[in-house]
Amino acid sequence: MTARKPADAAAGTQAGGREIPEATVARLPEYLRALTSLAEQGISVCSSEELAGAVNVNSAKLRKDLSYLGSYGTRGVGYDVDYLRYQIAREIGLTQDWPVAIVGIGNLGHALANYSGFGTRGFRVAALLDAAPERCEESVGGIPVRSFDDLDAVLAETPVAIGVIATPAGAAQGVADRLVGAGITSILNFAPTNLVVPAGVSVRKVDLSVELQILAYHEQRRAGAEELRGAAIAAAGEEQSA
Amino acid sequence: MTARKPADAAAGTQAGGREIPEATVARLPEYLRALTSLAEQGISVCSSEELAGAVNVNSAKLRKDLSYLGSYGTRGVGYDVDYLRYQIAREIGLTQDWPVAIVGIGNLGHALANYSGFGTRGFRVAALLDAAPERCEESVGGIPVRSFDDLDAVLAETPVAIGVIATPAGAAQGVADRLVGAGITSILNFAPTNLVVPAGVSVRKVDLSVELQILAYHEQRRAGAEELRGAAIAAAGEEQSA
DNA sequence: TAGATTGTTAATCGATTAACAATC
DNA sequence: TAGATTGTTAATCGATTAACAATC
Repeated sequence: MTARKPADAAAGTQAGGREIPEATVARLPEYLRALTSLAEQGISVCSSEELAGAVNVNSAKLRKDLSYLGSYGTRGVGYDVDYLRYQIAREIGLTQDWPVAIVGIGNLGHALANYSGFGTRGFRVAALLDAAPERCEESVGGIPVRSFDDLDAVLAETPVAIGVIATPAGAAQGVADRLVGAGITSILNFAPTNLVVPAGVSVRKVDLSVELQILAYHEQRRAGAEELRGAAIAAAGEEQSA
Repeated sequence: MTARKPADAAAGTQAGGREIPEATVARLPEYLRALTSLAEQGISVCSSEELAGAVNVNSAKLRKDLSYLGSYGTRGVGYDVDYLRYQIAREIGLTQDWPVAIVGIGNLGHALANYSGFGTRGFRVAALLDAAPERCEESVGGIPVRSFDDLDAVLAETPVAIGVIATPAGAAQGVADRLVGAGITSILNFAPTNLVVPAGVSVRKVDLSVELQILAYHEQRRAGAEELRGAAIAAAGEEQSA
């Protein structure tokens, strides 16, 4: 499908294809979701304006983002929903299978293992690991919980592409070290610690407490602004009466 | 403590204090965590270099970030850990109480309700809501699960500053509308939907599937690069033999 | 051909970082 | 005073966006 253009091969980009900016990469999954939703509604063609509206971004930004992947629209017409969807999925790598291992089967790990969104797109829970599997239920969603000590044995049986860390903060770095040691190069970290990993390993962090703090900052700011407006009105009143 | 300097009051910033860039706001919680960790280790003074190292950022960036808050370091010496910690906490708004309501007490909502990181810092689970509370356990961590239909009654009893949406995607927008209608202006959304909210309402989104897709992209890219390197070596070999 | 919409250019904006004067 | 380190400046980099030529 869609043979790589000679121009791309000749371009002075790094090995592996065109450079896609990080900000764009982070938006591709959003576009994909919106396209899937459009397809479900039976819509087969959409303009950049429509798709951008669904994702809440500027249409120029959307077009620029898509231009990094190639030229998959038709001027004067728009984008074929299914075709664009396939191209984005291919670019992200969702046309292949991504087995995931979850480490730490506490409340969160349990929730993640049951998360239905996991199943969609190439992602698949392939292994569940815990330091003390005897404390967990024996299996979650049909996947047995194995001891983290048996990591190498488990990975020998079941290849894993992405490790998800759902342990307490104190255990996270040790788990990351062992995952990296076992050859895993993509980690999603739910523990509130900054993992240190060698170059060539990707880590993404999801941190509830950071998100709440960012919300708190803005909330406080709004409250403060109200107070100040009140104070300004009061001060204006004082000036009047002075 | 630390009276607002006249210069600040006179500065042409918007109501509510100095403008802090979004990128900086997102890092303040990280600095706070690192400072707490230093304090626990009994360290009372640190340089920007040391603190930056702990958070894995450039020390110039750290100093610039802190400069938005004020001038809390000592040239030639560094930062007083406790003092800086207090100043950042105050700036974020963590010196006050932030009651949180969690909506959707499924696997994820359950995990969030039990999340210990919640308790630390002013955050506190104040209410748990579910469309069908009879399907949930009666209470989680001592907080009863109430019907989302009773939202207004619950909020009348217990003030809530931040709403956390942990419902399925399909229900999220409706829940957001009702939260906003009830006067909540900060929402943390775990459902994979882009919420539409009026101006003046903050929404942060946590999306497992997006994070996994970003990891997949980079993982695929690394694999592709390896292949290309292999191909290049093979091609070079062919040229040799040709 | 006329209308619509992409893909791209160039201007703008915001974030990062090196360098250093200020100052403890 | 000499050494250390902050706070700030200015250069650089990357991301956003308006505008429009290309083209269906």
